Amino acid sequence: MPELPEVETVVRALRDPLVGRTFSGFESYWPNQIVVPDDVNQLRDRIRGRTVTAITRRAKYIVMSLDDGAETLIVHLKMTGHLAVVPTDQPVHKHVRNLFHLEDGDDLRFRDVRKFGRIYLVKDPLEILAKLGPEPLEDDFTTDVFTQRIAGRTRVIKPLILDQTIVAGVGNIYADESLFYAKIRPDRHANTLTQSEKDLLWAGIRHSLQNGIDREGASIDSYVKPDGTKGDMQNAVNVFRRTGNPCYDCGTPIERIVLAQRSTHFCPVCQK
DNA sequence: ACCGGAGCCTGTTAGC
DNA sequence: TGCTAACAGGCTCCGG
Repeated sequence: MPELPEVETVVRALRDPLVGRTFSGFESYWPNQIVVPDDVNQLRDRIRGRTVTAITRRAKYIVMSLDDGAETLIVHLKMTGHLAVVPTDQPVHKHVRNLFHLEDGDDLRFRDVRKFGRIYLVKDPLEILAKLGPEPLEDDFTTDVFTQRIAGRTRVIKPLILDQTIVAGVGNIYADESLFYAKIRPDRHANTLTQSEKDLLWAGIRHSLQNGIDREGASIDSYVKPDGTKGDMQNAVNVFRRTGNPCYDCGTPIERIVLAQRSTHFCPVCQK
């Protein structure tokens, strides 16, 4: 499942084959994924002839600037999305839902088994991205900023750090890993955390996300890099999907509970 | 503010 | 073996 590190890996891999390329067409096999504009033909018309001038990441969104910001194409991979530049003469995989033709014989193909992924074409990216919280790996995301953003909150801590308006980009894997790093039980309420626990959680979020980027993502479900190869973060998780297996620190079996309808994994001894 | 549930989806897996 | 039901989960919307 693509979270911040997986999306960052995709963005880095797409830069070389995509920046400087010009769209020449568009085909949709599942238009429900296109949120804006509401008409496929309008998207095709607006995108044709536009050149990708930059690809960046904001939270879990892939942001493609076209003609220096004249238009912005935004893609969210959600659970099973996969984006890659592929030669046009290559057979179209059965899970390709939307396909952007590029000049000079390639396609940008959006594969997505579960069709949860979303596509947006907007004049102003803030139309989609404005509500997001701070980028957790930026220098200005200090422990004081984190403390301030959860101040006064009484919610259970794990759903709180999954809230994209609190801090952007943390998903289920990295939430569990961050809480393990901080030795905090995921079902604690935010207002019960001490300052040193908040500091540790801030560090845990940054550490686990950076580790995920360094390892080019976690190939736990269907996630693979644009070139089809796996990341390495699945080999470095301490708790995620390790239910019943011994904690690497104390040997106690990892437990699984459900919080906010998400499976949650933790060490009942190490995490207080 | 916060929570729970539905909905969006289909491939995989657990259970009978 | 073969079938069905449950499960996976990012995000939004809705009602309480």
